[in-house]
Amino acid sequence: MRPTVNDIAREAGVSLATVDRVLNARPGVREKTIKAVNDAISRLGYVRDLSAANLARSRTYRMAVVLPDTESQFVQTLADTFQDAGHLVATARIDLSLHRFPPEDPHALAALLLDLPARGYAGVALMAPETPVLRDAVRSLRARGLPVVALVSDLPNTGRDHFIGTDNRAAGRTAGVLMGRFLGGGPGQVMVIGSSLLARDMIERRRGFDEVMLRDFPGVSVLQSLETHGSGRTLRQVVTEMLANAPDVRGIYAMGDGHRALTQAIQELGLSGKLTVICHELTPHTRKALEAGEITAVIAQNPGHLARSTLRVLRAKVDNLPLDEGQEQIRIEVLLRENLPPTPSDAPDSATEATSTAA
Amino acid sequence: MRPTVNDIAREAGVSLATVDRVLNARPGVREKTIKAVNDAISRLGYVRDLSAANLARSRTYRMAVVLPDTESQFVQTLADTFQDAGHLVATARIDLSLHRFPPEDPHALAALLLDLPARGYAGVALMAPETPVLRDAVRSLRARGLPVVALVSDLPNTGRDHFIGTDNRAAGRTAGVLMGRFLGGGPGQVMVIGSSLLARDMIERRRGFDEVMLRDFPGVSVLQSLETHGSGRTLRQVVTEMLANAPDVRGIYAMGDGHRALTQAIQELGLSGKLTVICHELTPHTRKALEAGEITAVIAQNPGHLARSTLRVLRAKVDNLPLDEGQEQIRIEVLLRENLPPTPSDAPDSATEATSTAA
DNA sequence: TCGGAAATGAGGTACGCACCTCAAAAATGC
DNA sequence: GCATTTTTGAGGTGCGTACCTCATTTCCGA
Repeated sequence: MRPTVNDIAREAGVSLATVDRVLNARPGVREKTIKAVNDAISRLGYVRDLSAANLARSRTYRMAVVLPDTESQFVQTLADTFQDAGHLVATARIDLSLHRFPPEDPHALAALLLDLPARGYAGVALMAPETPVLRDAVRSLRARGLPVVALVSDLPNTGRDHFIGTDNRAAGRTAGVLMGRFLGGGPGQVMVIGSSLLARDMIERRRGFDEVMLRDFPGVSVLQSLETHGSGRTLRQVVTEMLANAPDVRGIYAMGDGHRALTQAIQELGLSGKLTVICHELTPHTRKALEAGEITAVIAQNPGHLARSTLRVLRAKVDNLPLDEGQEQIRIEVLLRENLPPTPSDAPDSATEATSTAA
Repeated sequence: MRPTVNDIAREAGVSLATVDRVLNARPGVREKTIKAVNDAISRLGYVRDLSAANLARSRTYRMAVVLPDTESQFVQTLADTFQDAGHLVATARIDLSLHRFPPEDPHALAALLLDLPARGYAGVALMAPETPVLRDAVRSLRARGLPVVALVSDLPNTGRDHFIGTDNRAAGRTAGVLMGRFLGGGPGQVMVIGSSLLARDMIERRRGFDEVMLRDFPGVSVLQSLETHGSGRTLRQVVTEMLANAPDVRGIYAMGDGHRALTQAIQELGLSGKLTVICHELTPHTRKALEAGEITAVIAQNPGHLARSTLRVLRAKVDNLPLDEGQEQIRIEVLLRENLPPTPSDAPDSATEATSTAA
C-alpha cells in the first residue's frame, strides 16, 4: 500500500497534527521537526493523495477566463471549449466563468480585471494585447495574489505567471518553410495579412516568417504586412486591389483572422487553388476552405488542449504546485487537407467524466 | 453546492442505499425505482464526485502495457514515458506495469497475454502486429472481461476495445502531400522504406502515401517498398545500392524505424540536404537529423499523449465509463526544423497530477 | 389471503486528508 | 527556577462516495 500521513507520523516519530502542519506549511513547527518529517516523507516515498486532499478541502476555486469579444471563429471555439469544460467543477473543484471584453477598449478590460479579486476569483486566464493599462492591471492582480495566465498571445512584460499557447515565432517560421517550399523557392511575391499588428502573436509570427523567408528563400519577396483591424470589408477590398495589381503574388500568409473575406476575394478573382494560402487556426471556415483547396495549409493550436492546459495550470498556480511542462506545451499543428482530423463538432459533448447508471 | 447522493435520495424519495444500488448498477432495484432515481439525477444535474468515489473504492487496478522488445528509439521513448507515468498510481488508482515481448515471436506474446488475467490484471494496452495467434489471445482476454487497447498499430480484427494512435492512413497521406509538394511535383523517383510490411501501421501509411502520390503528383514515380525487417545493416546496404543506381531518386519516405542507418547511408553518399526525406516519429536521432537538414520532415505522434490517453482510456474501459473522444484523438504532428519543440528530454515527467510536499 | 421472494431502508465503517480545539510538553528568557 | 512562549500531541469532525449487514416493507403468484 501507499504510505499515508499516519505512516509518516509513525516513521518520523511525531503526531499526525505535526505532519499536517508540515505538509500544509502551517506555522509553529521547529526547523528540526520539519526536517524530520520531510526525511520520513522521502524515506517512505510518500505522495499526497490529491483525491483525498481535494475532497477534504471541499473548497472550489473561482477562475476567470477573459477573452476578447470579437467575432473571430477561433475565439468563439475557444470560448465554447471553456464553456464545456465548465463541468470540470466536478472533478477539479474549479468554478470557471467566461468574460468577454470589447477588443478596442483596454480600459474596460482593466476595469474588468481589477474587479475580479473583490468578486472572489482566485486566478485569471487572459487573452489580450499588451497595453500599458493592461500591464498595470496584471501587475496589480498578481500583487494581490491572483495568478495570471496569458492565453494564445503572450504578455511577457506583465510578469504573468505562465503563457499557454504555441510559440508564435516558431509558428511563423513553420508558415515560412511551408510557403517557401510549396512555392518551390522560385521567384514570386507573398502577401502577408494580419488583423492588428500590435498584438504580440502577430508580431512574432511575422518575425518568424520573415526570418525563414529571408534566410532560405531569398528568391521570394515578401510584401509589407496589410493591417485589417479585424474588418472583413477592409480585408476584402485591400486583397482584391492588391491581387489585381500584382500578378506576381503567388502566396498569401494570413497571420490572423478574417479568413472568410480572404477566401471570398480569392474566389471572386478566380484564383482558387492557384495561390498557396497559409493561415492560422482551424475553424469551421478554414476547415471547409482547406477541404475545397482554397487554403493550402493551416497552422493551428488545438482549443481543447488550450482549455485543458489552462485549467491545469491555473489550478497548479493557485495551489502552488509544480507543473508538468511537457504536458503543458501547446504544439504547433500543421493541417493539410490530408490530415484534417475528423470533425467532432456534432459528437455529444460529454463532461470529462460522465455519470454511469446501469447499462 | 453540487448535489450529492443524499440530495438525490431526498429528491427521488428513496433511501441512500437505493441510490447507491442504482449508481453502481447493483441488482435488486425495480425498473420503476431506477427511473425515479435517474430522473432525480438529471433533474439535479448530479455528477459523481470522482475524487470521493476513487477514495472510497481505494482499489487499484493493475494494468499491463505490452510493447515489442525492439531497439527502436520510438518504442523506447514510449516505454520510458509509461514508466514515468507509473507514478500515476497516486491519483488514478492505476498500477501500471510494462511488458516486452520478442518481436518475432507471436506465440511468446500470446502466452504472455493469456497469463495476465491470472496475475490479477484488469486491462491491457498492446502494441503488436496482428497475427492469428494474437487475434485469438485478444479475443480470449476480452471474453474474460479484460479490456484490450491497441497502441500505435491498430488491431481491427481482434475486437479490441479501442485504438490509440494516429490515423496511419492519414499520416501516410500527409507524408505524400509533403513529399509531392516539396519535390515541386516535378519528375523524379521516391523510395519507400518500411521495417516490416506486415504491420498494419506500415500498410496503412503506404496506402495513404500512394493514394496522394497517384492522385496529386502523377509526375513522381513511387518505387516499391523496401523491407528491412528492422535490420540497420540491410537497410543501409539496400539504400546505398539503390541510390547509387537510381540517380532519379529525389525523395525517400521511411515509414518505419531504422533511421540511423538511413541517414548514415545518405551522408556517405554525400546526399545530405539534396534529398527530401520524410520519416516517422520524433526520437533523439530524428531530431538531430532534422536539425542538421538530413531529414526534411518528421510525421510524429506524441508519446506523452499516447501514454496519457492510454491510461485514461484503460481506466474508462475498466470502469465502464464513457470517453471524451475529442481528448483521446492522437493528432498527426508535422515536424520541421522550424517547429521542433524544445527538448524536454531531461524535464522530469511527472504524472498527470503532480505531487506536492511542502514547498 | 398468505407465503416466499424481491425490493427497500436504516445505519454503519472506511478511504486519506484538511482543519479545528484544547491540553500538555518542551524550549526559552530572565 | 520560574513564568512565558513556542511546539507538539491527542482527538475529533467532515468531505462524498463505496460497500456492507440486517431488518423491514412491498410485491407477486398460488
